[in-house]
Amino acid sequence: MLQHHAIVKHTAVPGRRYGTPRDQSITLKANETIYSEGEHAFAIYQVETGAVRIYRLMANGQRYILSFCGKGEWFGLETGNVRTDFAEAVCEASIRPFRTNQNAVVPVDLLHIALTNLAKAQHKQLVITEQSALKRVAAFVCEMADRHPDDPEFDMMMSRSDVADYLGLTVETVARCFTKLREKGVLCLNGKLQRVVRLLDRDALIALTI
Amino acid sequence: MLQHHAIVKHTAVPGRRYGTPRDQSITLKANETIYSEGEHAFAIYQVETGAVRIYRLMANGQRYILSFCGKGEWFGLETGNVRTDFAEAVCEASIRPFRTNQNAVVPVDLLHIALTNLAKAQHKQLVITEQSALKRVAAFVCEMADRHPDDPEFDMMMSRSDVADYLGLTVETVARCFTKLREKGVLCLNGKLQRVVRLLDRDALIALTI
DNA sequence: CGGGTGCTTGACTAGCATCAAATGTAGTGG
DNA sequence: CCACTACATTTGATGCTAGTCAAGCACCCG
Repeated sequence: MLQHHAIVKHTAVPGRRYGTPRDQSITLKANETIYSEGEHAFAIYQVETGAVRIYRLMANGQRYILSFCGKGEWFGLETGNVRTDFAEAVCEASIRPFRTNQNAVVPVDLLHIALTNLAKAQHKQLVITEQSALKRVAAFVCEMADRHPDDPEFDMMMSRSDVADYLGLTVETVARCFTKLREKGVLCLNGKLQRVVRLLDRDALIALTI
Repeated sequence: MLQHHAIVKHTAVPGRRYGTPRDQSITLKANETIYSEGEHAFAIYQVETGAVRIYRLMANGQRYILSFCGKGEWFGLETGNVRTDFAEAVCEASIRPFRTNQNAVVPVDLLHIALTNLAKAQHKQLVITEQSALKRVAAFVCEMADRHPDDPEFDMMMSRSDVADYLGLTVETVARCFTKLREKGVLCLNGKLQRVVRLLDRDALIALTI
């Protein structure tokens, strides 16, 4: 049984009108809600800067993060017209909405987005089921590193509990895995919250995920 | 992408014509391969009878089953035109192919299929990350039972190792969970291979998955 | 200064993987 | 019919991994 940590849902900024006639981009503060479960779905979004977490709350109050969306990635495409999950900004972020109501012509390839998200979800299944916690964390760091191909150092932005809820682990186990990766000389952690990763041995990291 | 897609607004058209005279249904023996990783993807399939397993082989030789497809479900829709996984018949089955090459007009709603499969994949993520092995097996039995809403007794058709590779467990753990479900009076197992389930206490089963 | 939050580490324990073996079933060939 | 092999399922014994509970540290802000 996972540790039961209380998840506080952050409130949306009231009075914010999404999907203005021009569909201008929206800037978000850290932990600001974009949409919530049960709401009417009238738009999909593309991340311009920052990162977004998509999650569900289980019956027992546990949070499970389905995916993180970084720059250029799409989220908010649903099977029906009701939200089945929550979307929040992980950090300061800006996103661009595209309305998907009856009359609006959506100038994007919805099938391509759906298939990309499906591929992401399937890859995540593989990551989660390869049982060792260290493997999962290594795979997570790989995933993050792939979003910054050029930078030797990058900010993950997610908290340890974000990572834990994403990988199906506990905060403590995630922390232990990060120190193990540090001890192995795979990476170092910088920043006051230890969320800035500098990869020292990319090959060793990849080797750990296999 | 199987097919370059312009902007298609997704509207449900009842009574649309599925398939062409050329795409006859195919009958398969148990464990017969439908397609393999690396092959060219030129069709998607709908299950008519029986069940199909979609899986990947990991670098270390482990098999991971992404999904089981039962009657009416679709599989084989890929992001590119190369297969990324394997498809096999779980038992005697019949499937119906639909070609998806450039020129063929695909008379099915690909977006709807992609979104349905995405929802399935997300649901499976939730099942897998709720760690208790018993919960996972209970959720699996629920999933199977939902495909037979009327029948008090149904054949799962999958072997214990199929279930194990689907849930990220070992064969032994799956067997132990099934005996635990039997001991709790939730179900009984019949058939020579103990794959026929008769639900005795559906509510108790659902309670176990929470 | 004190309280709050986030990260880390330690000690202990529950639960699953692993290894091993027994049973039951199917298929083959004598 | 039996002998033999191959496979699927089940059960037991044991060890390791990750969850749980607890405490400590660093940082921030009122």
